[in-house]
Amino acid sequence: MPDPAGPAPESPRQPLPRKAQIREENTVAILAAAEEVFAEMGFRGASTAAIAERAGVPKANLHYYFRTKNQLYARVLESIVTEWFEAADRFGISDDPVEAIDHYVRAKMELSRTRPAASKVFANEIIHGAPQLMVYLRTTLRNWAATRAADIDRWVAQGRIDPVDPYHLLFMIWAVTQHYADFSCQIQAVLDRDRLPRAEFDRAAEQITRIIVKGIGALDRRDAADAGTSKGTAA
Amino acid sequence: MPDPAGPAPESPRQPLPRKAQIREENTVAILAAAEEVFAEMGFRGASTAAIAERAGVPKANLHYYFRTKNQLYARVLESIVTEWFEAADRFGISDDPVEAIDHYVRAKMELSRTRPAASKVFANEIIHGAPQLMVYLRTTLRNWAATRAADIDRWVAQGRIDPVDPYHLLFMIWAVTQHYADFSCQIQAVLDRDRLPRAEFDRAAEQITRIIVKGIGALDRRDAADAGTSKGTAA
DNA sequence: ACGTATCCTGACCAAGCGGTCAAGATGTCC
DNA sequence: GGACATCTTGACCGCTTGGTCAGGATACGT
Repeated sequence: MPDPAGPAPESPRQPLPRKAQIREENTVAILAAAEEVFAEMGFRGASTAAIAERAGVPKANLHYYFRTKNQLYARVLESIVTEWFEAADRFGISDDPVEAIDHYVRAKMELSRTRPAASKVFANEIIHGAPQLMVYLRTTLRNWAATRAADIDRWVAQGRIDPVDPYHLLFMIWAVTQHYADFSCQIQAVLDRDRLPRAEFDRAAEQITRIIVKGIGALDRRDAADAGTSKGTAA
Repeated sequence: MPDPAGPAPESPRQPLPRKAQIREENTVAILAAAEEVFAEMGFRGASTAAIAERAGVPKANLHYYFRTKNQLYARVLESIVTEWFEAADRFGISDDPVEAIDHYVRAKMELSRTRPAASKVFANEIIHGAPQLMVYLRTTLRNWAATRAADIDRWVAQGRIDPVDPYHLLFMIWAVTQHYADFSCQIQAVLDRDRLPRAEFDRAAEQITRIIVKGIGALDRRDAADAGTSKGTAA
């Protein structure tokens, strides 16, 4: 395959490195700025001028790369959903209920910590009826959830966990993990902190996992010795 | 108290029934319409014209009762927070962990079912940094949470539940219950239904309560016989 | 060096917005 | 019934918005 290293600027068909790189840089900068502004102001509240300013480009330049505000918004959502979906595969990394849930919760909490703006944009979209993402919800997400639900049902059939409704369990995990991104402002106010350190996210993930895992009876038929003794880093 | 029945129009100081009633009706209609439109479109996306139209009054009339859009929004939030707070007292209705959590989860799920728009407006406000509600979060809500956290800590000290972080437990309950209102669109898409019947909310409340209650070990030191046998209505 | 494709941007526009206002309608009290 | 306060509303205004455009700047292939 024609894939030489960096300092060999040769590609016969593509628009060639120099210009292409500029395009790439600007596109990325605009998308990143858009994600932030959409998260802070909502779709209608975010002006293309504000997004352009944060990205460090004139407004007209933004409209050169993204025809309309809706198109830009759709691209932002697309990138969010893609990254989200990659993390979602952590669920299937193990056939053990405890491990699967632990991995998934941690992955989602990590996303809430590192990309809160993405979570907020997504939440906003869903709250307002998912005008852009309805197709995604009804196809990709529904299929993924159905697969996961089948796994959970199998665990139930095998007697490895209590009989639970798999979908409500999934909703529970989604709700709790995303809450730490979407409602961070409320959490900070209640906890009287101006930001949540990584340790607090780890602690939350640990608590959530423990309650859910124990709550569905995954520990009842397992080694029941690791419930209340092990602790993380911070007290 | 001077509170005669309908056909006795006498009150010395107040603006008197006839006009006052009109004022009351219009105010209520506008507030209800505003809650819906704010929930659907967000603060910036909701136009005063759209709210007025849904309320069945001219836009200028809306601005007669509510000086600015911000003022109307603040009043909507105020009514939501008030109602929310009344339901929150369900938590302290019992000193038993299982009963307290059960009552609270049910009350919150009932609110999510009957007033989803209110929940969405609130979620929107928090997601965007709570510009209007920051004071409320830092005072009323924080105090309430601290009181509840003390209750939970006492349960832990008494050995009635596992050692859990009370705040993360509260966040978990908030997240899950409000999820059914805020993300109803996603839930419907995944479950392939066009609306969630009351029974589904009851089922969800039951599942949530069961998982949390068992997850924090509230059943370990109690009658441990009602964990896996009882079932709801639907299969 | 030169033609061309892409990139950049200040200036501009129509539409929609929150909010105002003056004048009329309606109820209230004496 | 008349003075007064409240309610109602079409018309209007200044401002912001998403989006356009013409024309200049820059990189590229030959």
